[in-house]
Amino acid sequence: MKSRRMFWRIVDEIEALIDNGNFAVGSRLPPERELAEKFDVSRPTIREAIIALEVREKVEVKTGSGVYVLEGALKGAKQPVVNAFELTQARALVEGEVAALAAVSITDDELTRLHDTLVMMQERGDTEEADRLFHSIIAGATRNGAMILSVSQLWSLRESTAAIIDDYASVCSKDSHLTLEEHTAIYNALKARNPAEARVAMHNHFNRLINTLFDATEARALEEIRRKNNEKRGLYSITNLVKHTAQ
Amino acid sequence: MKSRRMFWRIVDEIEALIDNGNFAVGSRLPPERELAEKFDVSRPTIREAIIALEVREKVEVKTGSGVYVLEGALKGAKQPVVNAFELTQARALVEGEVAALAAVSITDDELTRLHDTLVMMQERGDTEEADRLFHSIIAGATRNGAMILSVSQLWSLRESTAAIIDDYASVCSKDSHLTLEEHTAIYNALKARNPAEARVAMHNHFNRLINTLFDATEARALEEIRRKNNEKRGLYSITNLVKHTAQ
DNA sequence: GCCAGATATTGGTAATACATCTTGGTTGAC
DNA sequence: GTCAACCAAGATGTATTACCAATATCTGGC
Repeated sequence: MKSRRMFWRIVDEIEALIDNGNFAVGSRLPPERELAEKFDVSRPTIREAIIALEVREKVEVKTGSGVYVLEGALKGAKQPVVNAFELTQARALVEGEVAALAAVSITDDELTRLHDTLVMMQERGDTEEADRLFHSIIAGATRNGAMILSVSQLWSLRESTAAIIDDYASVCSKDSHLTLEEHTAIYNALKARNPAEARVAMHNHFNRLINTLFDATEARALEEIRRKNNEKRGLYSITNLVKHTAQ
Repeated sequence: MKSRRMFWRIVDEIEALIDNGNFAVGSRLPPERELAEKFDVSRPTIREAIIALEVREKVEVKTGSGVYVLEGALKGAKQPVVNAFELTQARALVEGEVAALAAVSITDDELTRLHDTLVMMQERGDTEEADRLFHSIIAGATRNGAMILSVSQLWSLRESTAAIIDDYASVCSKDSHLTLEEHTAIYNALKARNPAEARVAMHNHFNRLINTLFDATEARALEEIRRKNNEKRGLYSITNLVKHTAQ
């Protein structure tokens, strides 16, 4: 990617310097003219980089004074630390209440669209998209903007962290028939306009997910131990030793 | 604030034009030079504005081709429509589960800090800050980053919309003794490590808030009707008519 | 249909003038 | 003598103009 513009390179470098501690939080950055010389670019380019940092709320520029590193500019501090278990637990609790709420206010049209997602999952096997739609429709059925927002935020959290993506990937793809069963149970509870039943069905859905997640993590941890043991075994094995010395 | 830099004004204007539909999503913006002339600023200033929009992911710049309005350009402008009732309902449900979760994992230290907020509210009358701390400590006690995030997001939603701020202001300041009572009930449930009781106590807290909110809104609506009637009354009253014609 | 050149558009730099803030010294009152 | 207010100079960001380079897109000839 040679097409990336100059100022973005500068943005990256300055951010790195901030994260590195070279530019302390609260301190003043070197003046534009100095940075221009340091990075070997023109002043307008430095200005553009600073504007980008300003839009990202990493720095604050005070006219006539200088540009200052803002609180919370540090990369690590910004994103919350959430693992897959926490996320799933949160979704279970929030979406449980969402389902209960939706059970009393869901429309026939929404029930139809909900049923469509079940068909989509079963016949076309488009599990991922059908799942997203399913939960989204239920959230919408609450008629509560704040709850819709919470659900969508938790959903986006799912894609924010690399570790969570990995964990989910190993779980979601398989066991899609279980997902379908549970979704069907939730749908039936909503169709019956039964809040308590909808809540329980939703809880069951996520409980199973947590357990699968736990098994997967356990299996992976076991695999990790085995791998490390193999490394050690290789390190200490006689055959290996012979091979190496034989060369 | 006249100190606001040029390019921010341009950013606002271009965003307005996009939201207005003057610049369709996916279409190309006029060339920099044209925009510079149109907004009566120099080309670098336009460039800065475009960079700000680019960092915000509203537009995409293609070298040698032009700058294009991105898909999600409209989404950023529209903020979620949430009224005070929805928000309070959402908080009741989410924080109810939060309280239940916290009841099983809260530490003695957190209980002490929680008790401090009760004292703060009672003695120093610092209701607002004590309230914020109270709910924040409980969220933290869940040890669940996703739940903490949801709670803090709902809290920030409270200050995002003018209408909600007004509604809350008319409710929160008075009835602080009721708030204190309810907070104490929640505290006791947490201290007893009783999830179900904690959930109910939290629900009670927000239920009362919703009712108060409802009364306040009703009262305000009544006041509004009265005011309008008075206007009409003034308009049609004989005495008023006499006064005017007498002049 | 394809390729090469023309044209349009953004990318980047340099030089310059100006506005604003900070700093430090000076002045004046007490 | 001390302290505050004021002022001036330097530092720093703000903004403009002018210019050329790099890239993408269009156009016309083949």
